[in-house]
Amino acid sequence: MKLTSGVEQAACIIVMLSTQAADIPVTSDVISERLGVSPSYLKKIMRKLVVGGLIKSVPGVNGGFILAKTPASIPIIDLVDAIEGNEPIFQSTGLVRKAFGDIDVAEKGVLKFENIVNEAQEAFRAKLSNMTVEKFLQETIDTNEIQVKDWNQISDEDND
Amino acid sequence: MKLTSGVEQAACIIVMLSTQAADIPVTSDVISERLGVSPSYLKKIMRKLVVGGLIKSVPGVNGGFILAKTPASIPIIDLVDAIEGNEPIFQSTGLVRKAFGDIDVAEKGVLKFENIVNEAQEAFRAKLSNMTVEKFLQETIDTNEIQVKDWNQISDEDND
DNA sequence: TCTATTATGGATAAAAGATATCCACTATCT
DNA sequence: AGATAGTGGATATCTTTTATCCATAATAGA
Repeated sequence: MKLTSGVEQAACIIVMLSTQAADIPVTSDVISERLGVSPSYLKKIMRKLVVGGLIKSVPGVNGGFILAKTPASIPIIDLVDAIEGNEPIFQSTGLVRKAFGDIDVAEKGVLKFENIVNEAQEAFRAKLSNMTVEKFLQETIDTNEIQVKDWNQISDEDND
Repeated sequence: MKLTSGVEQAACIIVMLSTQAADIPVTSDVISERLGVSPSYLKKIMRKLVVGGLIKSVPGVNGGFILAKTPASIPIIDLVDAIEGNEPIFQSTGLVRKAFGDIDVAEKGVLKFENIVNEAQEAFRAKLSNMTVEKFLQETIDTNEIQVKDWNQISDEDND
């Protein structure tokens, strides 16, 4: 019952791309240096975000990654889903049947238990669906005007 | 973002103890055989449930484990907490500071993000607090009368 | 069209956490 | 005192996550 650290990495990536000057892709090397992970590993994370539909990749010279949609239309849950998938948090391994036998009441119990946890998970997801990247950024910087910059032009030493 | 399989094991254990004749402890060997795990491993799980306050251990001859409270006063969340702990599902590893520098806005962002996820987790926990072991059992067996038995007297072959 | 640049994908290694077991020890009941 | 049952430490195994390298594919620009 932990989110993987990939979620924090993804959050940083999305924040960078959300504050990136429009139409200028950020290269994965720039991001990997800033996050302190290897270029090749970072690309795996980027790929998950591409597959998840949060960002787009631009190959070739002056390529890199850009947001696939506006920060206003990216709920936080999408970020979690992209990195972790959205499988049920609980799925029976068949233990109940092993312990109590392959009988109706056991089967019903398994389904009921899975259902209870699923509903809790849905409540969790609903909360993270209500918060968008834009709202999160605006509340963090205390203004509705999100400044953009070109991260490709900023060295690792300069901060902010 | 997965519950460990220990939760399913714990659920089976609590169901057994909830249908156990009052004041007759069930030995861990009986439970371990039924769940198909080694006696020593099962005892680790039992211990977590003891520490979590769900069950009580009775050492010595004719000892074993009994529920520490009625099924009506055990919410499902207690079971999850006992096995998994109840740490925040998301905690920053310090990556944000590394990426964006040790500045106020970064610090604020980390706190805000942790907060968002914490609230989602609370929604999850609230759902699992509303369902008790008793309610779960009653809805599973379709009656309010929960039959008790002595699991120590039932071989692994007999089912239910 | 050629070349430099950038992302993609497969193979694989290292680290961490979950799962599992053994055994020596302690506590209790009869 | 002796048998029974839980406790706790050490440790092994498995799975997942984290991470890296390198060969390949795709694109932009000269």
